[in-house]
Amino acid sequence: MVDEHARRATGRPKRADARRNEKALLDAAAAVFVAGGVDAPVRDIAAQAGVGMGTIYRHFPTRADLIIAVYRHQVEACAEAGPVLLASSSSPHAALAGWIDRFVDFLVTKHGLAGRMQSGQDGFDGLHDYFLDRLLPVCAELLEAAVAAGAVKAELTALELMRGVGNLCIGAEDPRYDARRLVGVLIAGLREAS
Amino acid sequence: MVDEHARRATGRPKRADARRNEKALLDAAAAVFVAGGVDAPVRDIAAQAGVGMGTIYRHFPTRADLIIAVYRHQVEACAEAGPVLLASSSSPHAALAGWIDRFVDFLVTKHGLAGRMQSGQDGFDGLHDYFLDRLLPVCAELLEAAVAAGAVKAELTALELMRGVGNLCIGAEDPRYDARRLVGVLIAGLREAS
DNA sequence: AACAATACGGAGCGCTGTTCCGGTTCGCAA
DNA sequence: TTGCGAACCGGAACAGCGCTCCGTATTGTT
Repeated sequence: MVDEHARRATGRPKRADARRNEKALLDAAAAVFVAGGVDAPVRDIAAQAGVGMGTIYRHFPTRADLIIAVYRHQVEACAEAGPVLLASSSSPHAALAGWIDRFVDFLVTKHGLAGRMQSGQDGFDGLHDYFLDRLLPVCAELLEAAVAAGAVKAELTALELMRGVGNLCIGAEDPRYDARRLVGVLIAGLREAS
Repeated sequence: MVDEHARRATGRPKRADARRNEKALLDAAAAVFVAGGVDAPVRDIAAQAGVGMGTIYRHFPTRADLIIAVYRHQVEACAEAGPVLLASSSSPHAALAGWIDRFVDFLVTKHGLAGRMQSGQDGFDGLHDYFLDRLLPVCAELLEAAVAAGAVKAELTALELMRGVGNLCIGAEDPRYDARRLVGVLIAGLREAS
């Protein structure tokens, strides 16, 4: 396995300048995203990276691809936290709550990211699909465990739960709106009346 | 009170053609909104109304103004339903749930409206403010009554509740996502553990 | 050193929202 | 009825955006 990231599907190695620019773009995008949110103009990102428009689109054909690349590590970490929490928590319900909390953490720290993964039909399909592919199985596992333990009602699908939580995180920049508290109430509403 | 709608702040009557165009715009906007959502291009609305760009902006300086004008009646009806429900329902909690249900009804029937009133900082301040001014007091009254009756915990502000419900209604076009069910769970989470 | 293959840059297109102003229409008053 | 200024109209024009396209430059290889 020689330099995996420098190879493409063809197996041919990437050119050195291409690798340089990809890294520059990733760094620039990360910086611009925190400064102006994930809707920042493509031109700004290109400028910040010191490259042309063509370059950014060659490396990341859609904005979703770029966002995914920038946040991939954090998403992976969140996905991997699921099984760990399930094993280490005192109850399936606590595991679910803990994982959701972590998911909320991720969303609220990214300006407008939550808003962009809402419906998956404004051209951000890729983003939406990526999050779902990676995180939905994890969420489903936690949810099913909680249902099996009789801790929560089987009212919601995992997809609805994730989308609901994601939606509740929209607009969390406003100090008068505590997304985490809303999510807490939603989770509470899931509990089996005991 | 002579022809209230034909007068402006100055007290001078509106010209007949101005009134005609305003009505044409309202009808056109309503039609275009149901066909293509509240984000439909301004040009489409102007064309549908058989009017120029200038006209639409003179009558409705921001898109929020137009949306408000189109849906004003329905918002008023929703606002007025609050006290009625409170008086006629079996319990304050039932009244709150009933009113929220009505609010959800309103939101889910308008393509993307919910998404546009989210944070009140993407240039749709006017929309956001109007909804809040009109509906928030109603929601607050219902919520307070339910809290006073000991039916729900005083965890959330009325603003958070409204925003939360609004957010949950985003993306309700997807058949796999039942916004009403999510809202139901949220309301359930509000209940005082009994 | 010469040559493909690959990548680069940014001008340019199409689509938005928004402004601006010359020409037109309307309603009132004489 | 007619005249006139205020009010209104239409759409050309501008600005900002995403995205594409292609001539030019760079790279790794022979």
